[in-house]
Amino acid sequence: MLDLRLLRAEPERARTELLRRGGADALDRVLELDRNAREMRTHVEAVRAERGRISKEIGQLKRDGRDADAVQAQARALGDELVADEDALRELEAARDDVLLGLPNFADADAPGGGEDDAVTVRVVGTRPDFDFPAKDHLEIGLMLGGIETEQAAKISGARFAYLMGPLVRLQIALVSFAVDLLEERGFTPVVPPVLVREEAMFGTGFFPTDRASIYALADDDLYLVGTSEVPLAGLGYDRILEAGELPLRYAGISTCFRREAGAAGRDTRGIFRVHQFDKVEMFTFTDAEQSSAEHLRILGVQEEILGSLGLHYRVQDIAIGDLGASAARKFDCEAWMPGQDRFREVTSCSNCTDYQARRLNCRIRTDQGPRFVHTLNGTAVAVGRTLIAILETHQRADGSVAVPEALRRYGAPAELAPR
RNA sequence: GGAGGGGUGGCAGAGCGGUCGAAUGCGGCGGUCUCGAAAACCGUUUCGGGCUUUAGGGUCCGACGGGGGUUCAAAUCCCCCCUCCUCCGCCA
Repeated sequence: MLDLRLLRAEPERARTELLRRGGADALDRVLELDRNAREMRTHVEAVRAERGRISKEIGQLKRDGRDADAVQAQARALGDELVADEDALRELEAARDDVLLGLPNFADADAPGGGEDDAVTVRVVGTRPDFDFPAKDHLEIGLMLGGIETEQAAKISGARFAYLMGPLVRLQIALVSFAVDLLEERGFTPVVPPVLVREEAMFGTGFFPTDRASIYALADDDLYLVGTSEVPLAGLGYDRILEAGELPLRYAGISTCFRREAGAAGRDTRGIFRVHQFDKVEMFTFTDAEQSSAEHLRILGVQEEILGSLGLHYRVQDIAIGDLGASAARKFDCEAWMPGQDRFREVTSCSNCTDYQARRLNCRIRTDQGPRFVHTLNGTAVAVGRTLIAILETHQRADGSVAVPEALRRYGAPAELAPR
């Protein structure tokens, strides 16, 4: 959520910022609703003050044992007047907040302009795998290894679900252990969070109202399945005042993620690239305004360290403004080369949400000048499914076997995966 | 799932229709004393919002888990929800 005071004080700057993000029409609606709401609030508070004054008078009269009927009638009349005005006030403020909640974060000044296709490649790392045999894709390899089963999954869960089996489970476990170890060394506290959350957590992280369609809901229980542990990790700061000295707070969430993938019909239907359920290790940091840009690069650095350790060829993309999520001011994606698709595909993503998410979460720190909103950042450490795809496709051999990166062997993975 | 008891300031804890944004203690901050420190003593110490301001502030409204109700007036009475604790049942 954007700072309403800032929108009032610098509407032209806000307009410029929102135009960068695609449109400023909603700004005018917010400002107008806000003017009306404030006018009504001033009125309501004046009436409340008057009624409060009279009520005290009644108390005094009664204590003195004197008659208060006349004054009491007057107070009652004021109260009746208030009811209608308070309703109107509530409606105005709710309408204003609805629109306000839908406004995206201001983009970072350095974020590239444009949309989905306008990401800027920051760097390309490693060398493209070169095979002297036709490269197989991950599903083909996974089937040969006995590691992926989608047909039965489709029967019992539907499309975009898969069983991960045998050697790929070993690989997942090693991958997660490797990531958690590294993250703990980098100051991230491992967390296994709740994956069912209330609506408040979804609003607090900015997934609601904008991305509601991509979230699974448990209608009978008013709970939602998280699409990323970013949601419950951000929840650690929900409605809380932290001490400035304890920042930065870094967490590494390990969880299953659930996504409806609405709107992705027909895309990436093969294998486990885009599924409704996958496991992920996620970084999340609470920090302050001064350090958030540096923290963003730090998170990106960890991501690259992991991809590098896995021997993957990847590039870092600076995501264009039009392709940022509502909460993000800036976002970098790491895309790994996937020989089976003959192109780079997203395997990690990291966003600096500045104070946008914190304002919604109401997560602040105490400072000499009073409470201030923190800055929040999140980034993928390991999205298991997609990382497995990159590993299988990158390290495949002609006979269908796969060489396992040294980094994972140290965490119990076999040196190579052999076709059955 | 059943029965009972709680949720009040950073923490502990009183208040149970008006003079209560809230006693008291602890902690924090500032000061006195001291070579310095401790102790003691004095002072201070929630958050959000509206209006206003020669920018220091001033003034008013709201908040005692959340929401609704009763009342001229609610931390205090009633209803719903959330949550914590104890006991019983069930369970990985």
